[in-house]
Amino acid sequence: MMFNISWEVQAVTTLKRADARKNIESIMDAATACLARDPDVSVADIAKAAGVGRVTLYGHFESRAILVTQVAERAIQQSDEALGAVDLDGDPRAALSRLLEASWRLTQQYGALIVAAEQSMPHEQFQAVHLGLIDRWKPLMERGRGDGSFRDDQPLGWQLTLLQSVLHAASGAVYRGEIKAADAATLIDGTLQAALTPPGATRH
Amino acid sequence: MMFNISWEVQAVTTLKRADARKNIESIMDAATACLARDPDVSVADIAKAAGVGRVTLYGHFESRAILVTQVAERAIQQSDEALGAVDLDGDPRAALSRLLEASWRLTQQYGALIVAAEQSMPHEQFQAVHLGLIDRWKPLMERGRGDGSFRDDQPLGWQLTLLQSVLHAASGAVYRGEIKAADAATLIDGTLQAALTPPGATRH
DNA sequence: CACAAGTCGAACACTGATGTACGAGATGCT
DNA sequence: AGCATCTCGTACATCAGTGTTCGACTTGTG
Repeated sequence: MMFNISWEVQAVTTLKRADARKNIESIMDAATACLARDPDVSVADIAKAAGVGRVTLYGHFESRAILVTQVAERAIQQSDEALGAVDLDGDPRAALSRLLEASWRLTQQYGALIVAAEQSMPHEQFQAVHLGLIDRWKPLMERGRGDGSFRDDQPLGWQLTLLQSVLHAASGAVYRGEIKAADAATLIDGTLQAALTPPGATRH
Repeated sequence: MMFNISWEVQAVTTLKRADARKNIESIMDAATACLARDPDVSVADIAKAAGVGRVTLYGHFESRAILVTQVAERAIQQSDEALGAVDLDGDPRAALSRLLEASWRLTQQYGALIVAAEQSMPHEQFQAVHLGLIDRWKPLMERGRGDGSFRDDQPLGWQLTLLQSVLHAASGAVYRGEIKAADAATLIDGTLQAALTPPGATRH
């Protein structure tokens, strides 16, 4: 599987003609942007946004599902790298702030792409990569729960769901104009730090 | 508008034949259940779930959009009544708990119906009824922010979005089996009470 | 009982989206 | 320069969902 992916990238970057490579780039970028806004966007709209004909798009991607999968795989890989670069050591609450800020950037960038991926990718494959992303959170949360930084009177799974949910809600709120994008990071951090504070403790 | 609605109800409940009324009931109940699970469910599936033919359904509802609108209007009206019956006096935190419990029941019952309504109803009409429901929350939140029960260092609009988001997240978590339905109410209350506690205060 | 009202399935037209076929024309590559 | 590669528009087949029509049948109601 891993070998297949790298082989395809190899093919894209060396075997094809230069204009074809440029178009493939445009298509994937346009698809990322379109799918981030609307997970059900049509292939025709993606092609239009990429500035290529619909037929050209099908020349590079066999089907809509394959296009979505490719785009999602790239986004997930990039997200995984971005989250992996975050320093999770030291005070769990400070580490959570850093992880939230990085995650917020990714949420803004990719938005509803995850919904499209869930619909288009094979269920087990999506499950696998999704769990991979969640695992970026788990160790920090477990450590914080262990040393009393975070409350542990709720299931860890619920708290992880909550994190995602608040990020998603902020994305929607910015999209609807309810809050300014610049304020979102502060609101997210302030809200989730409060929600994770152990009962009986006093927040700084 | 109000007159139109009551006129239609009148027609449904008195002018039509008994079996027709029963079928209309079945269709609206089935549509409610189906749309709560999948906002994009087809008319054919709704008819099947209601135990009637697709043509019969179209005999009672001119179009899918009208059916969804009718179903949503009934759900919203019922929700409005349920929320209106909640005692919002006394300690704001206790009142919030009561309001959350009632809202959780409605969220479980209607789920994704709100998404379907947003897609099928005229934008302004949806906006109106939706704002009507939110207004059930606003006075309590404002009172709690004023007397120091809830934090007021975040926009009220954000806190209202957060409430909805957490309810929705809990619904999804139950659906996916991550948490048990019986535990959901406690988790929701515990999470949101914490998120709304003013900085510097100590939670009981 | 008799008729109006209602139900049902099959068939049809229409729409929007996906995916394919073809052929003419443009363009990168050597 | 010349050829393989690529692009593009148009047209077509297919599919799923919506909404309608028709005619035969069933059932509630006066």
